[in-house]
Amino acid sequence: MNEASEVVSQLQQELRRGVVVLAVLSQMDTASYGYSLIQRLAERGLEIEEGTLYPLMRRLEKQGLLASEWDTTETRPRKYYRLSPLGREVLAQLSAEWSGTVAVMNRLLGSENHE
Amino acid sequence: MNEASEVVSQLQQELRRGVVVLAVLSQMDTASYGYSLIQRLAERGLEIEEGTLYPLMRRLEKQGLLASEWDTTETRPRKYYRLSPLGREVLAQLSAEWSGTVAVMNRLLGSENHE
DNA sequence: TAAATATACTGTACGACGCACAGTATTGTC
DNA sequence: GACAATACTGTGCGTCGTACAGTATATTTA
Repeated sequence: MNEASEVVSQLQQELRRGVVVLAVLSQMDTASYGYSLIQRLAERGLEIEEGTLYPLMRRLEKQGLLASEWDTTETRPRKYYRLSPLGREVLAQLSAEWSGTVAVMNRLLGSENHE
Repeated sequence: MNEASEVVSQLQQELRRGVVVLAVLSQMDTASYGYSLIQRLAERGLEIEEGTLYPLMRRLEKQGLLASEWDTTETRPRKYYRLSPLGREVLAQLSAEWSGTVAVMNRLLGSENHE
């Protein structure tokens, strides 16, 4: 196996930490259930496994950023999540943080390319 | 303490995982020693503690991405690091990965703002 | 009509890394 | 001489995405 690929994929995983949370929160302005969120994120370029998303949603709810309720009127019961007021606030701050991080990285990576 | 701030600072830390590695690698085209690298990164907007950077440099060397040599000709001995060929390759791939991640997040966050 | 696939979710252990310290040593400044 | 700056080593911890294992049932396919 290509040595660089191994290290890169490991670091890719580290890059996703935090990013996945931000991505999920950013889609919760409208209520969503897990399975459809996975599909919507995939459409927009972010692949995430069920085994990753469901625990994450539960954790975010536990942290007070999301609120959930069951919809059992359909043939299949679905757990809908939406942003809580705290979640909305955290999302705003994280988005700003993300923008700042991107700006810094552009500066660092840009200087690397120009040197 | 502001509840949102707590969660945000925790997630900020998660965002830094991977990012710090990329930032450091991006500055190693020219040989650097730890203390000066901390200062250069700070000038460019990335704050990093010595207790974070020195173990990181050692880990990156262990992973074969950096190579080091001591300069003991000055009054103070300094450990200079530079990118290895593998490190150069990993940096290129991680940079591409980062660009892709930023593009995806722009799409996700942009759609959130427009909705 | 039975098998396969899709839909929808719960549960849990693990590995990796930034952090937060503690610590050492010496040079340079006041 | 005291303090700050410079320059580094060492180590344990908390967090989260991942990688599974698992359950259940509706829908589609052969």
